[in-house]
Amino acid sequence: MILNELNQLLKESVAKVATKNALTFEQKLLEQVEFEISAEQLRGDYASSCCLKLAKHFNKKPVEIAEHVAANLDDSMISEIRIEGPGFINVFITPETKGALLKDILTHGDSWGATKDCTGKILLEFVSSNPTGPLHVGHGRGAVLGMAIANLLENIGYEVTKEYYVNDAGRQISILTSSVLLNAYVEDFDPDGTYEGTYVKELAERFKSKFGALDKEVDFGSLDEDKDIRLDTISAYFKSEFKQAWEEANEFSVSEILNLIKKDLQKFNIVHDHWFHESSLGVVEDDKSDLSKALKIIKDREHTYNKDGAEWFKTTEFGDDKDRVLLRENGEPTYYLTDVGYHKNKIDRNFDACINIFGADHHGYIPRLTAAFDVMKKDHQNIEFLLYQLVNLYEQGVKKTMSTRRGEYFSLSELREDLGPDVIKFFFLEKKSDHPMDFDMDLAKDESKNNPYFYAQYAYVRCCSILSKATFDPNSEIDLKEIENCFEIVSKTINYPLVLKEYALERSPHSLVHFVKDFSATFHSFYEQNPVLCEDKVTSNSRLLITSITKQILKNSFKILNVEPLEKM
RNA sequence: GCGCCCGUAGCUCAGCUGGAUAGAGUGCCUGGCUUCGAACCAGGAUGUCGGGAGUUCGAGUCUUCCCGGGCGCACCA
Repeated sequence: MILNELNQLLKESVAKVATKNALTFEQKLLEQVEFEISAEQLRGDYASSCCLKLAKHFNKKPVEIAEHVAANLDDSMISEIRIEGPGFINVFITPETKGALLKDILTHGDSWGATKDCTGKILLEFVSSNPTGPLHVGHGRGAVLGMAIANLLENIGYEVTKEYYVNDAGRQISILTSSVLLNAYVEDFDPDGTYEGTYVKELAERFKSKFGALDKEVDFGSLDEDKDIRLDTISAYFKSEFKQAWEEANEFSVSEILNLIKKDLQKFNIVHDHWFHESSLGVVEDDKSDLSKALKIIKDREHTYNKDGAEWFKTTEFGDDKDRVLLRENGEPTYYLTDVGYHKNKIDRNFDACINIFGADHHGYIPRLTAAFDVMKKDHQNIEFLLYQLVNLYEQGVKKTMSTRRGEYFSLSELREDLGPDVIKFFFLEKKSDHPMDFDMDLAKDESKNNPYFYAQYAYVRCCSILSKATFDPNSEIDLKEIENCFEIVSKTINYPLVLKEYALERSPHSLVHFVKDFSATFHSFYEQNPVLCEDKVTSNSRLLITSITKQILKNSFKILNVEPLEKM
């Protein structure tokens, strides 16, 4: 990488200047001695502000330091060095170097941008929506984000396992099962608190035709006014009086809804490597279960106490605002303990990092999960959380709050059927994930440059269109002046691996979307002003090179964003 | 009340560990298709970076206090 070589030169030069002036050096300061990629041609290809940072330490004027440092910078790839402004060093790379690099990039092809700079195993958990209903739009944002981050991380060398945590146990699942049984076998019931979507009615129909009639009448007796008590009574009743129906309905409902979710995700080309079921965590009574292993470790390390008959974890010692219950008064594990058990399992699988992508409404879990993780983890491991904020849908300028009268959010499949998966992915990824998003459905449908998705696709289509008529000939001559004229495309192409690495480390796919938009704009502009298929063979070949690398960069970027590039529109 | 996130052009948003003149798109105005796809391009106008104070060569970026908006504060999942 050209920037790495330049940085090496710069550091050596600064070290020389320091020695000459009998100055000692801290490692930390040397880390700040770096070039950055210039945004505009006037400032060269690479620029460094290191002399401004060193000024105080050296007790000299930045410009003066810059002159000394620049004097040592000598390499055949540098055509010119300028010291400008308060003491910036701007370096210009020779067009010959750039031309050679570009040709080399084409031979890398689809792998250009990928590096092996990082190693390690990462577990990325995302979506993990309860299997009690189809995915809504908000889940979609998490799903799309997770996939893009996985791609970014893999691109820099990490081994990533994408995992979906299935909450297939607990009260919500009981309520789902009850809802299915009620819809299937009870004519008149109070739906308050049950799951009510049409998918539940369909599930009930299908369950009924599969399982058949019940062997006796359903009679709950008198039910409590309170909805929570009522629902629990109904669940308990079904569980004891219709054991077989309950178990089958439970299994049937969860697996059917999971299929629904899997199908939704597939349509977005979002694929998890592993579906981890909560039910596999076992029970506290079994010492070999993840649940009891987790509990034991926290107890053994003396982070727990007993209060009101319940077992508490002193998470406040780790910055949480209150302590958390692990085992309830009745001996049952809390949801929190199952999550802790799940993370114990992740730890035992030896991942170097566990990244959890959560909806921002779950941010309260971060301190308590971090606490548990830190108690149980091995030295090399760490945990990280990425939050995404709500998605607000707008149509005709009006906010679509809820999809149905029951307060269900707009479903992801409805949105996909309306717009198609790729434009949704592009829009979801365009905004920073911790920024609430206004999703303009009319803009997403618009097929013009107003719509950044189409704008970027159109750039790719134009490349394809040109390259279907002629191709770059690597053995023929190119005009280096043409390369110089396309400063931005060339610079972004050469430095592409660096920015991808940065985006991965910052976990910011939105930056890649902005990159793609900018890059597309630059190409559209180039296209309008420079006829690629022109009389002059050398000029044409040079522009075909520019077109080819543009196509390649767009293709590779779309791949990471998990968006299919269009060759025709 | 406590905690987290957000506040940048009329609107939707970028802005890298503090760096050169705060940027895109949209909307508004003006030009450009006999020619590689005009689903496009070129040009013009647009700012108290929510507000105050502080840190320093330098602050949209860091600290602190206010203001405004969103979310979360279970022995639910």
